Amino acid sequence: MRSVDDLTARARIRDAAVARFGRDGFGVGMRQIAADAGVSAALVVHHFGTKDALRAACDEHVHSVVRDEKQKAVRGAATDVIASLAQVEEHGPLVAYLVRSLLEGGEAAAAFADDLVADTLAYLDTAEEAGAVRPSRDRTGRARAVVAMQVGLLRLAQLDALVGRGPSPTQDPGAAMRALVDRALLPGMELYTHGLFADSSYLDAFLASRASSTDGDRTKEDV
Amino acid sequence: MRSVDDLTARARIRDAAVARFGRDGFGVGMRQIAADAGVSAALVVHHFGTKDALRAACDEHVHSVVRDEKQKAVRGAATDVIASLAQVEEHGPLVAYLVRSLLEGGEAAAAFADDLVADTLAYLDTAEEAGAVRPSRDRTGRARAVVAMQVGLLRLAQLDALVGRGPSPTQDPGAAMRALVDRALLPGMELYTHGLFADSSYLDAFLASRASSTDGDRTKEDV
DNA sequence: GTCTATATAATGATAGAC
DNA sequence: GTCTATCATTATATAGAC
Repeated sequence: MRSVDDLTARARIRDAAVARFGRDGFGVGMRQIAADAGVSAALVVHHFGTKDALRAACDEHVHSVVRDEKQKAVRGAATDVIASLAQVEEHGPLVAYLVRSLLEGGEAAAAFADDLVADTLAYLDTAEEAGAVRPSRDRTGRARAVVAMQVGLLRLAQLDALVGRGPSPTQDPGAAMRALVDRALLPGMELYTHGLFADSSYLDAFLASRASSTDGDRTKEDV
Repeated sequence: MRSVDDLTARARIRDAAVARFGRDGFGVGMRQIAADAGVSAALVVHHFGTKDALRAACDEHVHSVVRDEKQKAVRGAATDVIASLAQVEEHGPLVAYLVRSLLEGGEAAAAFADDLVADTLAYLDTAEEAGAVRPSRDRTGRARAVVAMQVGLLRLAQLDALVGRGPSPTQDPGAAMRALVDRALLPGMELYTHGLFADSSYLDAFLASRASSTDGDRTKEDV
């Protein structure tokens, strides 16, 4: 999260903001962040101008770290970048911020979601070429669905944590990720391996109805 | 959303709060809600006491309507209750509130998520008995995964709307749902029909590793 | 660069008249 | 039941000393 010469007051404020936003959400005041960083509230404004600018700096920093980690971990599925980051103790606050941003954040969250979808698409394409993953009529749509399930599981885990049923992804990302993987891996594997439906009648019916409404350029043999 | 003798000021305030919370989130002030309802801010407090109590009243009302609609629509998948509600023009604000609550709400959202999972589980069990859906080692986990994908798709749609790529689930629930179904139905059908992986090697490997760490009480023939 | 002190605006909630 | 007027708190952001 920091390099040796990164501990300027500005960097300390930014790190404190990442941690505090991740823990308590973006509604938290700048006074709290200033207190966490051991500086005055005015200094936060001096360095970042406004709260939104501070948040943008946090986004930029977090996303750049994620970018770097991705490149370091060339092997392995890019879809798991959040989960694997969460395993690293040092990156806990960063992941908390990331999850918080995805689940309640603004435009930066949309950009990050786009990244996730793009990475997942690339990963699935590679796996598809290798023969490990089935072809799809709508590869981007499939990547979106996969990301959606991950984001949705994060949200469900967050809701569970809210009623005391488990560790929160935004409070203890590492523990939450481990619990999530534990509970979600088997159903996910099953779903990814055999699907949900016993046969292809639903898909066939859907494709037939779509072929009659649009122009039927493809048949079910494609998939 | 309302019956004929439901238009007391209290009900008008509640409906206004549902619409405004759904549109702009729970950070909106009580003065705005009062203005929407055409009353003073003090009257909101007079009827509901605090903002939290107002929100609880909104939760209670929305969930009761959803409950009623569920019973009316006995046929059809319970998993689609949000989507089908969104088709009804009158229920648009209500669905917006629901989505907002799921995505940024508090404990009531957790309770509603539980309902969604329970409904999905019941629906999948029925379909499983009818032979339309495959058996699963972890039926609740599977229901959670299905709900997670729906919630995640809602979140992705919301993020898309934020950067101007589509209608927002919290601004125009009907249009958003239609767009969502349009984009997500084919990938979802594919995923639910054939899964994602080309063969069962990942699942087999996972089951084997789990069987050695816990006690191996079941084999892969179960699923 | 960093602080104290403060301006300004908005919030949730209250008091009391009608 | 409904209002106007107001309080107390908190928020972001500013001014200016050091």
